[in-house]
Amino acid sequence: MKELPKISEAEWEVMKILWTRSPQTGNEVIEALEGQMDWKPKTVRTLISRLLQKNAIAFQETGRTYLYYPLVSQEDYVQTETQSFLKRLYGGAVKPLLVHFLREQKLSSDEISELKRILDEKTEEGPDRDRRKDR
Amino acid sequence: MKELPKISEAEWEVMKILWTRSPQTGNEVIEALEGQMDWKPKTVRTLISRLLQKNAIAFQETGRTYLYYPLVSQEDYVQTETQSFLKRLYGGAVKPLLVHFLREQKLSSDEISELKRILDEKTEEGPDRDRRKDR
DNA sequence: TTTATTAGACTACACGCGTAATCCAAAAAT
DNA sequence: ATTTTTGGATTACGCGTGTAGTCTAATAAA
Repeated sequence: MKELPKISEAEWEVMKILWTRSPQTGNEVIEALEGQMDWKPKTVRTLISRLLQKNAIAFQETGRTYLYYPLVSQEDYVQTETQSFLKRLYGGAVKPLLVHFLREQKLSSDEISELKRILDEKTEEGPDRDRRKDR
Repeated sequence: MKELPKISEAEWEVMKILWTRSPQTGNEVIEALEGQMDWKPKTVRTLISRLLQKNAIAFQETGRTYLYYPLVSQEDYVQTETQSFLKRLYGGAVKPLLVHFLREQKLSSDEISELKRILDEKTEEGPDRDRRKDR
């Protein structure tokens, strides 16, 4: 495993900007966050610096300014965070969470159909068909 | 809404102890965490104090010692935390998370059946099931 | 009764985070 | 050439957290 750096909540906002488009200059990032986060430009630059330190992003130097880009993928991140979240709140058991959400959330019937389709796929060739292993 | 206090990761461990049984004395909590968390007794007491401060727990005085008990339910907590987690990582959209988990996680076929049953329930009397195009 | 123990209160301290301001060298403007 | 601006580096500072240690009053032990 690559040991993903821990990204704080505020830093996450910066990452989202860079995940949607990159590379970008500091000013572009600052602009992109304007009106959305109410942060002073210096604040955003601090966050960028910290992301650099923890190797979550990097830059290419172009003259006087830098072009920043992410070093970790959003997918990897979401995956890791979700795991630790699950572990913390649901003791690592996925099913309780799924049950919770399937119950509580409003889902459109299209969504429900899609979810059912996914479950069907898993029923065939799912796990737990280990007897007569590797036949 | 009741404004749930923020509970840190370490504090959460203490809460779990009190959620499984309460009220308990400080020493009982300390013992319950022993071998599991490798914390000095004083550390646990600090966590207890902080939980008191933030009104996550309370106590009844019995002679020289206190009997602690939770003021917030685990359900409320899990619910709230899950919401904010979802919002942060999945932009509040539940479906991507569900898809992610249904896909990635290994579920037993029993679990899969249960999940399908839940989805079936939602299909009847669910929202937005107006055009029955998929009859 | 004097002493030892102990529960809880208070204190400690470094690190991460939110939220910037200041400093500095280089580029842009005059 | 001198002055102004500006991107990036460094510094700041209070709060929460992890991880305890010290202090104190009361209880238990001797």
